[in-house]
Amino acid sequence: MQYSNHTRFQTDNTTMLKTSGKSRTAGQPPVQQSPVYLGIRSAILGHSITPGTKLPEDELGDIYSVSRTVVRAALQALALDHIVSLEPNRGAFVAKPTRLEAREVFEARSLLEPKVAAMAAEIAKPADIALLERHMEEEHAAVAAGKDGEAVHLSGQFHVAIAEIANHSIYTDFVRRLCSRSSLIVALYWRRRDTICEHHAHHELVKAIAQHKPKDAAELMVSHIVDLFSGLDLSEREPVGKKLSDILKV
Amino acid sequence: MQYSNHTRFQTDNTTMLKTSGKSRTAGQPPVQQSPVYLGIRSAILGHSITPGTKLPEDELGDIYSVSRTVVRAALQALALDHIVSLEPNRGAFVAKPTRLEAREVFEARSLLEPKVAAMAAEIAKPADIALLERHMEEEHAAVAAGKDGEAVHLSGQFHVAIAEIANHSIYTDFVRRLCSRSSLIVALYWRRRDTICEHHAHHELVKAIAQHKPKDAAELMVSHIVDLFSGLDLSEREPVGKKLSDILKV
DNA sequence: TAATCAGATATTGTATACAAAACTTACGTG
DNA sequence: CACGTAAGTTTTGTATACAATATCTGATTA
Repeated sequence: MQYSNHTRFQTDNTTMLKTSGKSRTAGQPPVQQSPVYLGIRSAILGHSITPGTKLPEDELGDIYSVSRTVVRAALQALALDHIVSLEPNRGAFVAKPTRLEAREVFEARSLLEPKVAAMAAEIAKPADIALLERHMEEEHAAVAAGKDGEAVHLSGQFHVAIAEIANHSIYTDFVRRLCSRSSLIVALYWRRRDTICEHHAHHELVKAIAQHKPKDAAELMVSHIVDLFSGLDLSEREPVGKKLSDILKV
Repeated sequence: MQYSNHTRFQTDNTTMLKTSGKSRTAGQPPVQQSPVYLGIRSAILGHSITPGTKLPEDELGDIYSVSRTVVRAALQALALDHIVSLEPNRGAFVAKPTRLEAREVFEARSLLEPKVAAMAAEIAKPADIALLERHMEEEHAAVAAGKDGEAVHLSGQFHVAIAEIANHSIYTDFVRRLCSRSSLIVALYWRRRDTICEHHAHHELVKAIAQHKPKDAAELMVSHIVDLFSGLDLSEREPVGKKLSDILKV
């Protein structure tokens, strides 16, 4: 919209800023580094946007001053992360994980993350421990400031940080995906308020990792995840009743 | 960048409520059903295109008679699957997994798939067993016809089918991703020719699943994956890619 | 000969245009 | 009133246009 008529001769610092600094390593597809992707993602995972909210392309394009082309790319990437849901001809919505998905996410986490924690405990260096402690402080600060959603997001990043220490790109990718979805799940189904217990669990975990006790780390991770899961309220039926037409159809 | 200034996202409860119950069951984003995505994907996984090959947007658009817009969407999705690699301002290339990635993929598989096989063994119905046997036949036929790459792809689908029987959408997604990458890894690093052994392993696996022996299924799966891994040559030289070939068909 | 560089060509990145589908609203009909 | 129904509006899906970047070609020079 406001991006009209770029002439060939005038120096276009906007474009320069966008394209400069891209790493050659290309660990991730470019779209995952775009401000649109990152902005929407962190707003969702930090609980600034409620699950189910529509994400209109025009509006997002205006906010980030880009065209729908790049917004669509970001939304597609977020959809493949299961953070947003793309419905054909209807648009993008913040994803609403079902209770079944919630169970699956935590089951997968309870398989993957103990393994990852054990791997991290085996090879963690002092700098890694310091990083984890910094993560915990951030999270603690968010809790203290009453920024509940932000704290959930940061808690996820703590788990991802452990995976990064384990130095296994695939596990890290999986854990990142699962933690993202966990943020949404917490937004929908959390019932307890005792984040203190979580902080304590993280602390114990870091201690086990720092002392190179893989077994302990794995066990602490399992119980931590089980504990998280038990803080969810997955009792009743699907989040909201389906329309009659959906039930009766075919 | 902050959403807090844009109240529409948070105040528009009407939209949220209306759209909240709208579960369209669409398990996958539309891109993953597009002929472009599927065509390129199966060409790569069936070893019709060599790792490293460039995938020009124009050319693909001509082949599938669509514009670059939809080609780009497909390529982006494939990049997030690690099947193609997107290099900024240079384009898309068939991914070339490194040896490290190969090790990581098979390590992840040896964690996930035994679990999945055990789950499948617990709940498999006769129809599921029949499906697995059909998969094996297809694979066997491909081997007999000398279609080696196709056989690798089908072998991956067999593993995905087990995950589908286990009825866990996240594990299925993970296994699908890992098997895709395994196809590429085999294309680059395979050294043995004894696919018979693989057929035998699959047969044993199906038997254990059919007889509802989770423990056996898990153990058979582990050794099968270890066996696959040992068929790779991950010793020294970097993988090589060939030049462009237009084996892609509509 | 090998290396370098300028211009020409080709390809990607992004914006915009337009068609198709969904949503809204207002209106009639039972 | 409830319920469909048909304009008009909005939003998405795809194609195309153009700018930015990369790649190729060929001439020039050490």
